[in-house]
Amino acid sequence: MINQPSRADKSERHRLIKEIVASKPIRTQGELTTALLVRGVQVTQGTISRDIAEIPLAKTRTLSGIVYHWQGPAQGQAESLARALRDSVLSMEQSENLVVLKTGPGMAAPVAVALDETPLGPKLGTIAGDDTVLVVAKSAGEGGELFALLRESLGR
Amino acid sequence: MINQPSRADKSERHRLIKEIVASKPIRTQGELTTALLVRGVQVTQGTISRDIAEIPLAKTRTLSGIVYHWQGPAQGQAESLARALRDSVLSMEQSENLVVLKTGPGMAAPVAVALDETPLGPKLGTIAGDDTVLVVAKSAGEGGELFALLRESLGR
DNA sequence: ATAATTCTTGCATATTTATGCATTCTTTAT
DNA sequence: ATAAAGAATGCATAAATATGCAAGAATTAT
Repeated sequence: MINQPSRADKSERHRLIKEIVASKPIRTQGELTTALLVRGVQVTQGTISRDIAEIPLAKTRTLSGIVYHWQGPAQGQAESLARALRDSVLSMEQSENLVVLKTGPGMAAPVAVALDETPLGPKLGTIAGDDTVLVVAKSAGEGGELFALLRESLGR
Repeated sequence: MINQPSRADKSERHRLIKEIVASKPIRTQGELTTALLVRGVQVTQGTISRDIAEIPLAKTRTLSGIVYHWQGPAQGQAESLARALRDSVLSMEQSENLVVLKTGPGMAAPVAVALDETPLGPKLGTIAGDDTVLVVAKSAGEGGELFALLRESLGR
């Protein structure tokens, strides 16, 4: 690599990015690169692209046109689901097109909400009881995929 | 313009797009183009790009990678039932005494509220998850009536 | 009916975004 | 301390997206 500057904190840059997109309409990653430069942070567009995926930022049309924006942790689906699973799921099993999650008492509902909020290909829907969440896949085969996805997200 | 095909309803295509992105991870507009083609709707990527801005769809990272998704209209107040159905319901199915409505993420609750506020003969009650509303009819036969009623209100 | 206007969309292409690879810095293991 | 493994980022470029333009179709006005 040619230039390996200050190695300034990535998370600080991420924070700055959220601040910038909240303060004015940013339409392209180039604009964001410039805005960061103005604030003394120099990185390339490629890095911005990775930042946007990590934060994550969404790009959608608003009154200001098509802009980037951050919707807060609630929309940070990947993180949110992972946390919900890690925090609340005690065990996970699969049978055909069903994945059964066992949680502590009363914890099933929030886990189901997190699941509902996350687009997962093989997922058809979820039903929550008190300490059990049933995730229904589109087919038995996809039940396997779903199980693998969730297991990976759970990290064990 | 060289080719001006079927001129199929744009709003119908938009509805289809919402349904598709809710059902599986769509990473690119090319994928969406293909998914539409499979369902008999042929348009070019450029049109998809415009559709995405109009709906609007957002693109952000989830567990499934960077995908498109729909957030739905701002959580509305007392919408009329017809409006709630039109705005938020992606699909509607019946099984015995149950009618199952699929909505965009987070949109189930307001739809259920609108249903609860509307007197419908065969309706016993409703339960809402995050993107699913279950409407319970008094009997299987009345499930059919209820389905017909809702479908009519939905306008399709 | 005819004309004028608006709406949609394909096409081609400019713009924008994502990513493989290489390099440097950082952290962890031996 | 040295080696090994991991993280972050620039660079170059492939991949994906947005858009100006032209033209067909639908709608509205005359």
